[in-house]
Amino acid sequence: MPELPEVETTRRGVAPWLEGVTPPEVRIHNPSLRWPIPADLPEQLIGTPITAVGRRAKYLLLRNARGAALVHLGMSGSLRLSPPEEPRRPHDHVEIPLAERILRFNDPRRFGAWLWSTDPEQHPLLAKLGPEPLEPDFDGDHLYRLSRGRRASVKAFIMDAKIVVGVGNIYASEALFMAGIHPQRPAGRVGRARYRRLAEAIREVLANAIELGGTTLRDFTDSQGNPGYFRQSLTVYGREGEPCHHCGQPLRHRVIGQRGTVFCSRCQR
DNA sequence: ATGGTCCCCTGACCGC
DNA sequence: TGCGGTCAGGGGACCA
Repeated sequence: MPELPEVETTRRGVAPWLEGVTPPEVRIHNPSLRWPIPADLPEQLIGTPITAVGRRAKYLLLRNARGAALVHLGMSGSLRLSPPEEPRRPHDHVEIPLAERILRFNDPRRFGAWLWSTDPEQHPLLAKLGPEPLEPDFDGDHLYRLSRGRRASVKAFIMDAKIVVGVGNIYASEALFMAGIHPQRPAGRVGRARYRRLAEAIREVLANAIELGGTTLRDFTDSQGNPGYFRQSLTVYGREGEPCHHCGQPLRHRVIGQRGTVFCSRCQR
């Protein structure tokens, strides 16, 4: 469900409602997410003002003076700000009442996570991640350097969080199409110039998707319950069998790295 | 180190 | 309408 644009859209939605706010209560209805929600999470958050809502890769960081809650949306997770009179829905596993809203974490598949860290930058899940794709330290030369000798597909390569974070299955297909690179090409056999194009494509597709509030395929909504509008901008994802926007040839579908991949076999080499 | 596979779990959808 | 099979936007754990 959520890739980086959807997580960033969520972050921007909840931040104004959380920053500077002191949670009076944290209710855990079902602690069994990907990892159990730590028992001390409520006491770490209650009574201490939230100073910032940050993001690293697809993790949201609810920071206070003690540390940070690490929140991951997994495949089906969402955060929403609901009016207090609105009843709790199935799969609302965490609730934090605020002044005029309740922050609710909903996650049917429970691949998401709520963890606590006193030093989030050094947390094992975050410490070894690659650069943020929208920050200046990510560029084509970075991809080129790390890809030398790599035999895995370029698609798996750019989806590897040690290389660059936040590139999920939708946007990987989109960026590779934009850059004209075949997703199955070994990462080590893509040249510097093409990696520069690819890095630019990744930045562009992610930035555009954030601009439009993310991609709603079936159930993504922002924290106010609104869908994202990037779906209509998708050029390949979900369009297998339909004509390529460039050459008209039917787009192909193939499983690469356990995940469905759509591409144009004529435009992508 | 690298690359490939396996899961965690629920719900939507499809074909019969 | 019901049922079984398949697939899904993530990504850590494990194995060779």
